[in-house]
Amino acid sequence: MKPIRLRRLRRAELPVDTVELARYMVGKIVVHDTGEGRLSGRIVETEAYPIGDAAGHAFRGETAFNRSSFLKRGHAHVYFTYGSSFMLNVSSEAAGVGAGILVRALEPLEGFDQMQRLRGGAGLRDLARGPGRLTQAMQINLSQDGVDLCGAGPLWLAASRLKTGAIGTSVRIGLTRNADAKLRFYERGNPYVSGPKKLRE
DNA sequence: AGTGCGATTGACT
DNA sequence: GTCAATCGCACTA
Repeated sequence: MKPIRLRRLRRAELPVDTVELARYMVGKIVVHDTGEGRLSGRIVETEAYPIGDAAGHAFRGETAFNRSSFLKRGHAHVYFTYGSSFMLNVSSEAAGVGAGILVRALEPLEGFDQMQRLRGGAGLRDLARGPGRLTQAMQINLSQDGVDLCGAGPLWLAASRLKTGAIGTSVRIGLTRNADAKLRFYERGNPYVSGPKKLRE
């Protein structure tokens, strides 16, 4: 398949505010250049975990676990949860300030075969629909924790020439603390958004 | 040192 | 739709 022409996002293009960044990232592309080839997917769902959010990892201060979320905006914060899943976050504020956005779902663009192998033969729609699934499909794990997504490395963010559809807003998924804040953003009607139909409309 | 629980998934009804 | 598996981290002592 013909490779898609992609342009790296520069840090200066990223909105400075966490919530604005979460909304901005819908429609952008995550790229991972692996030894096996290029994996890429269009972001269709994000959540914001802004400064002072009781549901955010950084709320109780900096630790080894959340250190990368204190890097200046545009760095990867990868962590492991539920004994099974890695999560990909993008740090969102100035150096020393803990906040970030969670990337919850991708629409696969390149590397379908490799993604399918990584995902144990899952169907196209389920390759990267969900935060744990997308890290598996994109071959993202703790070894990428702290990498600069706006640098020259193999894992990076790209702009898309595709027009982004209408963006919907809802409460975030799976939280107990600060569960009422409407900080989840998604492309409305996109089948690659996670959750039941009601959460994709 | 022990306990509780989570920014989920996959299997099953 | 429901529900258990799984393990690193934060918290208590």
